[in-house]
Amino acid sequence: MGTTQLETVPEPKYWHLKTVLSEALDSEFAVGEILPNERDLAARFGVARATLRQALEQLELEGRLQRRRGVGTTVAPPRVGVAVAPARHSWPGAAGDDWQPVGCDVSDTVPSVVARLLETAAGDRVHIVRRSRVTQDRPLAAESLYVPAAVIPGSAQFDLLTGPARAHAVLQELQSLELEGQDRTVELGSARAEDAKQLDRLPGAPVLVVTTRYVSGGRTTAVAVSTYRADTCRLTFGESDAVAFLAG
Amino acid sequence: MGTTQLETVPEPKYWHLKTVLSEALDSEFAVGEILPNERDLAARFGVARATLRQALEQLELEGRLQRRRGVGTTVAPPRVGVAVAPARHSWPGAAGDDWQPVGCDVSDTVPSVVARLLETAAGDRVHIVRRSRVTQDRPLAAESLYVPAAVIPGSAQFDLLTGPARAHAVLQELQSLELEGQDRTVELGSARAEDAKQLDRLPGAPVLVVTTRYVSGGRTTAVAVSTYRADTCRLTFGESDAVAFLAG
DNA sequence: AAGTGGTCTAGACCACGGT
DNA sequence: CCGTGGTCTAGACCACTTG
Repeated sequence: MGTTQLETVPEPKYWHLKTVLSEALDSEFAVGEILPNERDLAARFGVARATLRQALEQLELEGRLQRRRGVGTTVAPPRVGVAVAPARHSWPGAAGDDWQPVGCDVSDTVPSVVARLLETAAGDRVHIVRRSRVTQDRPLAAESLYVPAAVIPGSAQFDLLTGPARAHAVLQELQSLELEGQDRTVELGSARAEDAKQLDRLPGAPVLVVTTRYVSGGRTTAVAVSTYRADTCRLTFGESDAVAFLAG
Repeated sequence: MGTTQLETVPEPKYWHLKTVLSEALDSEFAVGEILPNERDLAARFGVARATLRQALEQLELEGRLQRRRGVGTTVAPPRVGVAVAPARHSWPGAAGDDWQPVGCDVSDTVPSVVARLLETAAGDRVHIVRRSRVTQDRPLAAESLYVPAAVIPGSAQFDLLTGPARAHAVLQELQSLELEGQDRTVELGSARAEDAKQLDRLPGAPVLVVTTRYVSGGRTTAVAVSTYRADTCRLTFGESDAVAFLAG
């Protein structure tokens, strides 16, 4: 069934292929099931492997498929609804928060977009708390939280701590400040090598980047950059969390 | 410069290329400037065109480049901050809303995910209002708003109207209902053919799909599915709109 | 008509996971 | 070790925009 039907506006093969595969996934496959390998699939549809891969890539982008090198291609479960904006504003690390502290560093250079939000100059010491969000053994997101050392009184003592303990200490100090507000942006990005490893994906994998600005004392006190796996996550916002549990 | 340096973990060529190009964009190119064409660039870097394209695709995904068939590749301006969640909840089509009504249809079949949210059965009449969001002559988003005919009293008369006028009429009727709440989800998708045309992109282009649920009278009264160009948009949420005007 | 990006091919080799 | 998906090549043709 290669190029049987030609229409007035010839549809690209990979696009047609994607449609066919998508319908097949709906009707003939169960979640978790393994598809034939790419070479067999390409032969079956009478296209080059690169063309088939173009279709598979889009389906993976839409969260329909999951591909793993050395293993194969499987039918993905519906996207997980992930609550991003809690009902009440709260600092990261507050009780009931789904994140696990991983580690903490101090640096005097931060991404320029973060420095602009924090209004820090080059050379200012900034705590970088790294956290990870996991559900059902699947990594969902990786986060870097930037807190200028200047906003935390006793931060010099933290140098004695390492790893999660140090992360905890920084988060602890935040809770005592009064949180006046917060806002967020969401945009598409591609995973940096470091995040990719934490998310169990290859570098460059599509991610949803959530940048949260925490306001206290009239200024931006902390900035969190969270990268969510775009293939498996659906971010949810709003007062009712009910929607977070709806299947896709 | 082909495979000169081999590291312990050999970096893919396209990844390295992307890094090199990204730095060149920062330092040597101005927004709007036209890059050399793909064949020349590939030759200059000593790689196949497909490999170069893989790097360009990622840069376009990240909003750094803009490619147009028949024209060329240009350096993209920073992403536009787009306010998605207004300070106070309001119905679509309320005063001060950035959307332009395009048209309106009635259908008895809606996407299954929408039907589930609206709790409509197959065969129920649903108004589908199509709107478009534009800034500075650039299309940002396309939207389909689904409103069951049952929730709008005098909707039978709307059959006399067409196009934007009919869309207006449906939106008008919504304003009289009391809006009790709303929530949203954001996920990655690829543009359907129809949306792609409206967004001035090719089918399959990456989009951020925002699904908004409007609650009134204790049930979901309307559902809006808005698809934003992922390459050019940064969605903003939160009480202060200040962040919407920060450059990326 | 010329030049651009978009699609497609038929190969090849590599990195990784499981056996 | 084998089989998987990931990377890469060197071509070809097509769809689109512009002069």
